[in-house]
Amino acid sequence: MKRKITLKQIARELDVSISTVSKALRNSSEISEDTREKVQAFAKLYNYRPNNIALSLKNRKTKTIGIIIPEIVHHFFSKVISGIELVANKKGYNVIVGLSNESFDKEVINMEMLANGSIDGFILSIAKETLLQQDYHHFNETISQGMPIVMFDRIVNDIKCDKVIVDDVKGAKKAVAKLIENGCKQIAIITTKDYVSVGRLRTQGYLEALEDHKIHPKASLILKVDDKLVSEDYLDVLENEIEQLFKQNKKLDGVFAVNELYAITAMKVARKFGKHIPNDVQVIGFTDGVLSKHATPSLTTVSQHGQKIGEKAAELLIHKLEHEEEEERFQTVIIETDLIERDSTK
Amino acid sequence: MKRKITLKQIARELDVSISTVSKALRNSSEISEDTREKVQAFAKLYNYRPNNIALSLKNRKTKTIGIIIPEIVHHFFSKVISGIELVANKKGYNVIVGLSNESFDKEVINMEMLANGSIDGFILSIAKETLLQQDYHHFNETISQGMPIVMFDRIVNDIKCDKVIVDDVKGAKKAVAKLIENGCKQIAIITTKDYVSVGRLRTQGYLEALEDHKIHPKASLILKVDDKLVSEDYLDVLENEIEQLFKQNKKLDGVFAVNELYAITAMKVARKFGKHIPNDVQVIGFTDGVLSKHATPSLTTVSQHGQKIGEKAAELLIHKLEHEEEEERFQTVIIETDLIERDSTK
DNA sequence: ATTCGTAGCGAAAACGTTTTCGTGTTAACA
DNA sequence: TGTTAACACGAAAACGTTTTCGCTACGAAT
Repeated sequence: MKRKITLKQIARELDVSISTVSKALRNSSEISEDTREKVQAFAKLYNYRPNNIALSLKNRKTKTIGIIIPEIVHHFFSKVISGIELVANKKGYNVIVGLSNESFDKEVINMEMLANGSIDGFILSIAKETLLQQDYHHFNETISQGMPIVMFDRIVNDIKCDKVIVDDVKGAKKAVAKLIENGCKQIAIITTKDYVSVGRLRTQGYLEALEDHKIHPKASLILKVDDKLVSEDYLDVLENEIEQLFKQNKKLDGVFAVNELYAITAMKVARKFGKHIPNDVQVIGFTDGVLSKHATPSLTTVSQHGQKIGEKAAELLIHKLEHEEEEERFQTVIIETDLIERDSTK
Repeated sequence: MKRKITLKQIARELDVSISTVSKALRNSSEISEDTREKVQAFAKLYNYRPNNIALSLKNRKTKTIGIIIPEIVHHFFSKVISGIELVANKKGYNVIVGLSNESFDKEVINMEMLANGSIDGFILSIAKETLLQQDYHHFNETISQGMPIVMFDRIVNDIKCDKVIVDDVKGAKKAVAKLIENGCKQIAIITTKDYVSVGRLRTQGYLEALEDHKIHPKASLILKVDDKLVSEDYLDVLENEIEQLFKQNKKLDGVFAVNELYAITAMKVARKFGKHIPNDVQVIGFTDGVLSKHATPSLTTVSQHGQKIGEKAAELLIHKLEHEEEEERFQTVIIETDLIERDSTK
């Protein structure tokens, strides 16, 4: 077991100083060609690589990005990571991920763990619990220590950082408009409680689309699911609530769901009630993941381009890291959604 | 913007030496109660946190684990990460992830990027391209530099490291035995080319199950899909091949697929041929992900417990990191699979 | 012969810690 | 009074780099 070789060891072996070795390896003109070649040959032979930690300490840059997300077993989030990793890697950065599990405490702990020098900046999406408690001191403290943050998807507006979001309102509006154009008269929305910003915004889009087409919203058509519960029978509860929705609205002929799971569950329930999709009921979901693609019938969805969101977030962060001299101004980038039409709509 | 405070700054402010501050904060008995309290109060006020990078350099430990996986947008892998993160975090470790995208070069580059001091050890699953080329020098080099590796799922045997695998043979065997017990006479397997070890092993399990029940394997019932192609029409190609399978075997009444996608595609094709599931054809998949759970009908699968694999891998690695004095011996832990029965079997 | 410039290299500081090994002061003891 | 022990603290090294500055020696210029 040969430990990694250091400058000091090379210096000792070749009987020169550490500075000489360092300079020789970086092709400094201070060093004679003789010495340079000698050092470089030796370094190559022993496969010398500068120690990253030492470099980080010296440069006070780690070339590492910290990602904090609520969960990783989730198509959207892993797509985002994928995008971040892509551009980060291209620019010589590593990514280190922390999971909050939707918990405020874990979010705080994770951030503290990383903020002490391990990383240069954060890319994150806020935990539900944090959104609920509306306690954002950890973000503000991190920022005030000079560590930039980029938020995506689940954001809160009055924090001084760049943000990458999807136009939830517009995306939802597009989807619901599609349903209306396809002839749906009674369109339900299955959404989350309002404290989840994306749920709230998509609901808003739903309402706006109705309004645009002079349709009066009906309270019984709006189902706000409480997704705080992560219990085992969560799925049953969900299914039950959706069944109620169908029972209360016999003439339901369109469903807009704010995520994949709600959408396919709605399809399942519809089938249970003997409705054919898309002939009797048309369904559109939000977030284009594996489920939508491979469901039967395949699901028409609003794609939010998770990969692109990740790429953009990484670009914003790295730009900020490498142009600290620029005056501070923060942008909110909106990634356009696309409606991907499949077989759950006509 | 107040930069993070350091020992040196505290020392200067309180007019004591750096060592005194350090000791005071670590409650050394060398320091008088007076000074200790003074220092701790000051440190708390300014929210002092030791700089991780400096600690890493000093201790030559980063308390960080490097993960290299082929892709992250994949239920199994994200489950594994989830498990790793869980136990890593509990033990004060961070995780830093690199994606190989199934490419040999990216795998090598990623490992080199992390091996220079950024992490203490690796947990990884080998890229397909690497398995194909059978070039494992980067693993061996890393190990010979004293950096432990734990491999999971896609492993290669003759590398000196701990391994966590699923009993692919046994899992497959269980599944196929189930089909046989359920009355299937003509059982097909949809698998990958043999260089992917998990595909090979699951095929082996399939054959063993048949043999156990005195059933002669038929070549036409074995479909080895080439999943090197990641093209856009990959799905179509897959579907086509499976259609051929059904056409060539009119009396096909059972399908064992080595992953979710193959399984639900098989269900799709079966439906297309007018076969009812599970009455006419029963299907079992491998890897219990979202697709299986939410497919219609829901899919009976062999669950490989990705989370548990991750947890075990992390435990092995951390143990090795924290007990370097122990004699070197490497274990291969086998995580048992479970057959999760759902609606695609009788 | 003296000054100057320059090529080639080394010493040392700095990044932020921890830890070992002094060192000075005071109190206790012979 | 002189010795010792305990106490409280500081200096410095070390982790592995990069970089600034200084030094030496030698050839060229005056």
